[in-house]
Amino acid sequence: MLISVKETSSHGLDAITCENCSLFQLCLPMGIAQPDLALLDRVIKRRRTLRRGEALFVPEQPFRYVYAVRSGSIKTYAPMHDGPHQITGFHLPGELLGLDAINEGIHGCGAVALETSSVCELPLDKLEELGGIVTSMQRQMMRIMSRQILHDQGLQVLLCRKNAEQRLAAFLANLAMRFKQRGFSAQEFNLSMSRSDIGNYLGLAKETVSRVFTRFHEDRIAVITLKHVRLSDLPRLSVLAGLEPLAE
Amino acid sequence: MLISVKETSSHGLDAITCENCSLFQLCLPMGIAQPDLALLDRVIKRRRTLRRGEALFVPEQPFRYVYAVRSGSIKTYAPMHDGPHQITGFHLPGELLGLDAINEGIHGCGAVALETSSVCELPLDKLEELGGIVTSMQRQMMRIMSRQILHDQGLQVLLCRKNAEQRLAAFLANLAMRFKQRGFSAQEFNLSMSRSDIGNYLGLAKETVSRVFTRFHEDRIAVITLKHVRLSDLPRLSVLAGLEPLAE
DNA sequence: CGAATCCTTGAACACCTTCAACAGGGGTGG
DNA sequence: CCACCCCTGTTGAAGGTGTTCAAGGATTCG
Repeated sequence: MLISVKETSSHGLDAITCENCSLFQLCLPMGIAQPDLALLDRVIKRRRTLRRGEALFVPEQPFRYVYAVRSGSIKTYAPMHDGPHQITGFHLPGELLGLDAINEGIHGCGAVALETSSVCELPLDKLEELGGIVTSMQRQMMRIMSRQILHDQGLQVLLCRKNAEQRLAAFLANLAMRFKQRGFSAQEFNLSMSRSDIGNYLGLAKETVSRVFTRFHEDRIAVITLKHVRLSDLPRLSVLAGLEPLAE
Repeated sequence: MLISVKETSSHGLDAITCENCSLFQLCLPMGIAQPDLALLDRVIKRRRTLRRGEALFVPEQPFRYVYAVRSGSIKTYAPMHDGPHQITGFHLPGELLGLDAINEGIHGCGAVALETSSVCELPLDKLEELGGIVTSMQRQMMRIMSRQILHDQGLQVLLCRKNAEQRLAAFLANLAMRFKQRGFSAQEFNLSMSRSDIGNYLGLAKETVSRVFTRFHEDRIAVITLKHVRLSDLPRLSVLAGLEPLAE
């Protein structure tokens, strides 16, 4: 399993609240204080679990919830009327899914679990009913959406300007950073997605992904054997990715 | 000039409100009714004008306003520590700029006018002070951000899956649609950006843009002479762009 | 009118894709 | 437990699409 979240009371009566969730610092409730947090807690449905390959939602499906990943990892994809899907993102615990559906009330993309995963369901409309979205909540929500927009711009730069090597370096460096934020090793982790998924996401053929990974190995930058990743030279990887080696 | 907005009272005492602005149906206040609209009107600063090449904001600049384009057109770009900027978008009247800055309170990208343009300045924090952002307002704001996220996903598909011809077809078809929404001709319009800008935005060399435009001309799909665009065969252009020919 | 910029067109080259064949793992069922 | 199969991943060779470099022509603006 890619990530196993240490839930404060995983053997309790599902008594987990946002307040005592290990993802508190990363997730939606970050920076939200009582009593707004209690309000949030009241409407969140916890722990819908998915098995590998199971769909959380499909394209065109009416929008009911924004989802927060709780454990595992989930990929989102945009359907293409011709040919295969375009993978639009890989989501780790504490990250939100379904933000693109708010506008039209319909999911533009689909979401599938890459491994056994669990999510929280946030009914946005319920929150509004409970006296309008609380100011702190809505501000946080806007911040998260703003961050997503910024992230998408970074992806645009990646796809417009970088070659295969730089894209994959950036991809690995980004994963490393996110694992670190979640209390895991940045140097060593497991990939829950296939080479094919990675290539699809980055606009590369799966063969190219394979070849570049081999080259990383030869150059002693990273050792990637099947699902397992070991980043031997994170500074050089960051330089390749087009980041300052010191940054983050 | 790319667009000249017919302001209801352009020779009046700057008495334009959101309610009587010709962009009402496209801009932030869409769907917002009195008295919330009056509240919005009270804090919006109108009509900051920019000349061609003038900066609206620069990267790293503290975030003060979200901007709504009122007339003209504005490009946004992400700085790259090595080499030239990456253009992240071209914005027409009624569209919002600066949404990516909400999260960190600093503009991640810069914005420059492509021609003589004017904008409205929306102080987000002021809105909150006036009794929290009104529910209808914040809902609308989230919708707009959601739409932006959806748009960015479309761009990701474009950059990952489409070749030069398809990218430029999609670019032209998208412009045509947006002009039509604004009451202008979808078949005939002017480009305010250079071939170089277009190529930068779409991840292509400017030479490629030029060559594909020539090919469009030969194939009787579009005639693009310098800044002027005439789309002779919008259905075929839409097919090339990977859209259903009927859709929008 | 001149200079700078933008646009166009050509030729060589680079990078990545495609096609193909093969190796390795994991799961299933005998 | 082994055999088998399917799926994923790896590696090689050929080919295509777009880039880069270069030069010439058009346009705009001071």
